[in-house]
Amino acid sequence: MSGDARREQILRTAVELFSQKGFKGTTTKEIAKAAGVSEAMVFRHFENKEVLYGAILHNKGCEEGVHRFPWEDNERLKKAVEQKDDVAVFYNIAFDALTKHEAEVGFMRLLFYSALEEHELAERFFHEFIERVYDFIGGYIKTRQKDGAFRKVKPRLAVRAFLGMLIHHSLNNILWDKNRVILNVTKQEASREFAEIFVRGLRADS
Amino acid sequence: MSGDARREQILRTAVELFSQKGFKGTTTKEIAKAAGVSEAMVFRHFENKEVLYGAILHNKGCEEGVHRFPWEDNERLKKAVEQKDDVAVFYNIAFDALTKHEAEVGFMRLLFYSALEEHELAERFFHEFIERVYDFIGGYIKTRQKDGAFRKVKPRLAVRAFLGMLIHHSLNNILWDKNRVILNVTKQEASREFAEIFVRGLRADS
DNA sequence: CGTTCAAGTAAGTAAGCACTTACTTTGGGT
DNA sequence: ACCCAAAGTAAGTGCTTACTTACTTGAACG
Repeated sequence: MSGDARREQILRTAVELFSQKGFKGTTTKEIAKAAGVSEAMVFRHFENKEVLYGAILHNKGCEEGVHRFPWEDNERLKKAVEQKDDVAVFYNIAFDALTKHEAEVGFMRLLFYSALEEHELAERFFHEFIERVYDFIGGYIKTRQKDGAFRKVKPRLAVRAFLGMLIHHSLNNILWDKNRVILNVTKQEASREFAEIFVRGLRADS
Repeated sequence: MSGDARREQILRTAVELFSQKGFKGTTTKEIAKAAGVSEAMVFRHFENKEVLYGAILHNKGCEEGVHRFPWEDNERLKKAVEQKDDVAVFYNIAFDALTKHEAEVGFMRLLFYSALEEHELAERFFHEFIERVYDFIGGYIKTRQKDGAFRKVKPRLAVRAFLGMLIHHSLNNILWDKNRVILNVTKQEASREFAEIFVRGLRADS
């Protein structure tokens, strides 16, 4: 196998393991074994364990799914924003987020671990990503306030409320209620209700 | 120092360290040093590291603040429920939660670690606690639906939306946005807005 | 064919880990 | 004053960890 291919394979293996047991809880030996190579190969490709961890966040953060912003390639969302169809806007944001979270459970867990461990790369990743989400959604809310459609609220506080519903729901599904004992609903149903509650919650008094 | 006193002191020290660096990331040597005793003392009081970890969850879960349900000793909340003052009900639930989260940052972090690490005691703690919260808030929503005050929604899905706002907000303050760069609001302001959005979001069409 | 160089490994090493043992101090009850 | 149980420790034990070294393979290319 070529160097680059092996490198990526080790990376993918490491994501899996780190996401399951955290940084300290995963040994380089385990990673090597799971990747089907000797431990020395891991250290040929990554100077040390910390560098390997950093490479995951860099790779995932810069190239793959999670960081892609929904408003960049989700046509339905773009259309809803243009038409100022509030419920559709927030439904599509919600559905997009829940879908991505579901598809990347491993990376989500890893992000949580890295947040707790206060990994600086994770911190930077969060701020860059989250800041832009707040700007986008907050911007839409501001526009609708100017239109007189939404009542007076701090846009960012509203964004936090909405993101809270989404992220907390995903967190429940990933972490605390994997078997959906407390609540068992489809992504569609959750997205619809979250959007409905939120938009009604912001709507200006008529 | 008496046995019981030392035991509790080690426990407190361990909460601090585990909450900062996780279970695997904290060594028994560190705990002993931070508690000002030899490592052997830690093992005299707790059979092994796992037992010490379990004791923390047991102690905290059974005796102290977090597990106490707001509707058991929060007079303002009880009164609001009696009077069916919806905004006040949800304001008080929110304010109560945000206050407790703020006061127990260490334990909150530890709970997150234990959720990721899939500690069985943590799992039990979560289910027992969360289940009752869903029952209480869900019950209130059902009542208000029968009154015709709230529209038709799955109560538990609504509860998830509301708890999402609260827990996600605390999570931001504890984990990702400690310096309040993205959003800087008081507990009061956040609670008020969350309650307002939620109650308006559930109110029946008039 | 023979050289070369990247891909790969077996077998370490030193430090760190959870946990133990064998021992010493201390303070209250008789 | 003496005892003795409980509080305390220094110095290990064996195992695991991140990381290294010194070596082998295999395929590409002139």
